[in-house]
Amino acid sequence: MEGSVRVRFAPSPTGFLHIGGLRTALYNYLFARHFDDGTFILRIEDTDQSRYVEGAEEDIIRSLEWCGMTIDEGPENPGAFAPYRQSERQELYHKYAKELIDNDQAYYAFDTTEELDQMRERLQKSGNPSPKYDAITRQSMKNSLTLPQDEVDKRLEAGEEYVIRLKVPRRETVRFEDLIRGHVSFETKGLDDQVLLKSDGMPTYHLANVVDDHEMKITHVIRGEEWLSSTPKHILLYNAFGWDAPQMAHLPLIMSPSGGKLSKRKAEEEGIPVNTKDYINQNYEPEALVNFLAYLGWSPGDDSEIHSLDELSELFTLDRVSKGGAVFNHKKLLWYNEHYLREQSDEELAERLRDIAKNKDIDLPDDETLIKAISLLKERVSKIDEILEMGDFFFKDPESYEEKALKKWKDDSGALVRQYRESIESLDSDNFEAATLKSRLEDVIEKNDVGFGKLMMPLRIAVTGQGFGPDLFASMELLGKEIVIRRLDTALEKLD
RNA sequence: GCCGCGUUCGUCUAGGGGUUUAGGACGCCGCCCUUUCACGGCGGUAACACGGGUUCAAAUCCCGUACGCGGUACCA
Repeated sequence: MEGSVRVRFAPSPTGFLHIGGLRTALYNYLFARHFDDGTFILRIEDTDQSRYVEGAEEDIIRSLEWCGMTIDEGPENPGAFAPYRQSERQELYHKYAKELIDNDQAYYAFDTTEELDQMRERLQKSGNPSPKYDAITRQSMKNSLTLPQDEVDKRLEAGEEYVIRLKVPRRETVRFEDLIRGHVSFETKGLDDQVLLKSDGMPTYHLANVVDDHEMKITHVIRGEEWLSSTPKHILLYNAFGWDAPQMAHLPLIMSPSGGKLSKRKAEEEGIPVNTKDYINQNYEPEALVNFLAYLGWSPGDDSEIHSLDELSELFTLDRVSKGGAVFNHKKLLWYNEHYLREQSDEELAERLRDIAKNKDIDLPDDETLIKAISLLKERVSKIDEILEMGDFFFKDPESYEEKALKKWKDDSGALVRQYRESIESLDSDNFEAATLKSRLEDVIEKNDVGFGKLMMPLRIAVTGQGFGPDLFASMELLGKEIVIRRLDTALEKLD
């Protein structure tokens, strides 16, 4: 590859970082890291003042960090091409827009919104289903191509509002090679004369994007497929400036299980967290999200499924990105989450659980007990915080008994549990061990000539309040004699 | 409407003319392990959108059709 690779993730700060945006960032990141000297840049495209959301930029940066992506150049750590917020680069866009006017590639337009609407309406009435501000119509609009030069000057001097539009050629075929899709071509006749500079002085996406990608020496533009049909506009702009366009790669969209782009509304309806922030708040494992997202629209071509961010960087190539949209599969994400959860030691999990419990105002036992509880529970949960719910009985006496489990409490259950209680009451507190507890249970069922489950289930209900869960004898050992006896007494009182 | 891009198991995908009885993963189902629930192990279910070509041979190449998605703004 000629020169070193420079890619950018260029989100608009219009809200929390969306999961689709995160994947775009990830693919850019992986692509950059695939090369020894690749650079991953964050550029904030805040040119739409009306959609700007306070704190969005911060959210984007923290989200990327949480996933383990390091930003080489961005607003918080500017490189040689600062600033990295488009709102701070306005003079640049003005300079280049002016250059285009001077070269007769663009023009001033003074039409008001109403006039534009009128034009479209008029054209539609006369049988044009998709009216354009193009090479034909611009001849009858109010712009520096139709107005006398002195009037144009007068309007500009008077501070009248204007936009700058690109002179899109009337009939031309724009072709480019997309790294993912191959050969793509568009006819310019379907395009408007693009607004480059808006009347509020801000550039449009198209101008800012092209100028910045050029200025920042971006080599590869990797973005979502929703940009594919804008690409000819960008190619036209590169040509107008006489610049080489970067390589283009348009990623397939992430789809909702019900079809269509995974929007905020759809995702919520289907129970899919849509913002990276949600995954952070809901205690997902970042490695799981990263691994899952990487495989959503890409695969290394072998049968492997589990890879760290670094391994993914090594494996990632654009030619292995698939072309079709990829449906978000929440169950698979959970599978990844379980995997990365179980990879962690009980000690690590205990430490993290303390933080989570603190936020939820839950009291946790001492480290020794907690770590043992975790070892019993972590094979049974999908997310770390579920340990708290499933292991609830380790931390406090059951307040109620699960309805479904209660069906297992039969007429003879009370008598059996009572016998067992007597049997273990004589045990030393220090001798309250799983093996002993099990053999005592065997004694009781043998004496009564009943099956294991006859006592096992009622016992489980009494001790945990639930009909499922970790090994009961290990759990009782961990709970200790005092608590177990107390719970048996309570249950006998309430249920028998 | 117009323009563009797609289309292999329910989902993510491998495979890109003969190696394919189309492979893997998630899910689902069953069995084993476990007298709970899980983990784990083993097995099973299930796909080349359709129609025409090209070719000795097509999931793979070409053309249509259908369907899906995206775009069509002084939003990005």
